[in-house]
Amino acid sequence: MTRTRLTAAERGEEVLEAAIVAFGESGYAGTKTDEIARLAGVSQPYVIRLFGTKQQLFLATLERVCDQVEQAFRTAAEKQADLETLGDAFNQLLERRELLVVLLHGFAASAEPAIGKASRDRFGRIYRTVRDLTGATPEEAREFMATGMLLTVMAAMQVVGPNPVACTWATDLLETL
Amino acid sequence: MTRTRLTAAERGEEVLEAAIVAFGESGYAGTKTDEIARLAGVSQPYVIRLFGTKQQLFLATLERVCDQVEQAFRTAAEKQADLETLGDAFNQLLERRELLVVLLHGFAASAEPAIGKASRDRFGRIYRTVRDLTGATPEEAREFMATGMLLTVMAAMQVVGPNPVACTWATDLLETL
DNA sequence: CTTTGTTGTTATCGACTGATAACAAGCACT
DNA sequence: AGTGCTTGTTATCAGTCGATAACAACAAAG
Repeated sequence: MTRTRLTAAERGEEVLEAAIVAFGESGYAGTKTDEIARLAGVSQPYVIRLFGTKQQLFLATLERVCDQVEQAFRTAAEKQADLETLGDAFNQLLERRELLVVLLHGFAASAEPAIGKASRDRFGRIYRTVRDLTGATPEEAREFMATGMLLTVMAAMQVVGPNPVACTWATDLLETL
Repeated sequence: MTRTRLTAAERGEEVLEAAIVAFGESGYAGTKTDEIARLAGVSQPYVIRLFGTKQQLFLATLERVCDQVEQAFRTAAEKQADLETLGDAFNQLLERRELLVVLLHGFAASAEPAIGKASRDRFGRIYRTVRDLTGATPEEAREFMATGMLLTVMAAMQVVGPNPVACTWATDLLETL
């Protein structure tokens, strides 16, 4: 049984999807390109050839995730351009834990210059997007980002999102939201 | 020139201090025990013998950092038991970037069961400590933790703390605080 | 001064892991 | 059918890294 051939671009998409899952679980340094290849159903050397290096693959994964976050916000703002609506959109993103946790891993790995630059650029862009879309005051926007970071960290700790670990303090924290 | 001999406990303290710096920079998976040894001025195998495994060393480092955070809060609350005072204490912790960034790396690495458990336990304990010390409402405490996470992420991205990378959105965000 | 326990080192292994090279298989076009 | 480009694989390397073992240096006690 021969596998279906795809264009490099199409296969790249599949690899990127696998990379989100893998990097979300183990972070930049902790993820093996071999694991990504396994998830994508291709060989490890091919993953490298499609993206050059592991770091470039991670950067591409970060870009992809940030694009999805911004897109989710823009789509939400079409219905109603306020922070509450964007918050709902963010909560839906939490259903795919890996997504936001990849972001967190990017922030955490900012000591690597290329990753730090990408993290700062994209975080700033998300902040800007939130403000532009909603017209929120700097203070409101800051609180929105802060809550987002709290939820992202909680997602990494697996106390929000699918199959959450039971945790008294977590339910405590969430019920005031 | 022979080095000064210390007790295992004393040397362990020095290694732990080095581990905070190293893990803060590169995270759990990205840090080599060799680098920690170099910073502590001992051999790599000795680091392993003092703590058993790299994971146990990371867990010990997490505990140490969380102890310091809680201690800072308790000390601050002795002067004045409100969130603003604790916030000032937190800002002082930011002066040592590695400290809080180690925490972030712990949260991010929560897919590793032992690290996840430790992260959840300690985060919950910090939340509890904040509430107990200040008597803040659940909502106030949640906002406090959220702001803390935002600042921690910004510390990882090197836009707050010592020698910050210049960044328009970061100054924007901070001036409303 | 030798014995014993503790602190620390050097040497080294074995497994892993990202990356490269060489090759194979499929598709399109003449 | 042959030619050339793209997709994908297997084989393999070179460097890394945590961990173990064996040994050395030092101190305290009898």
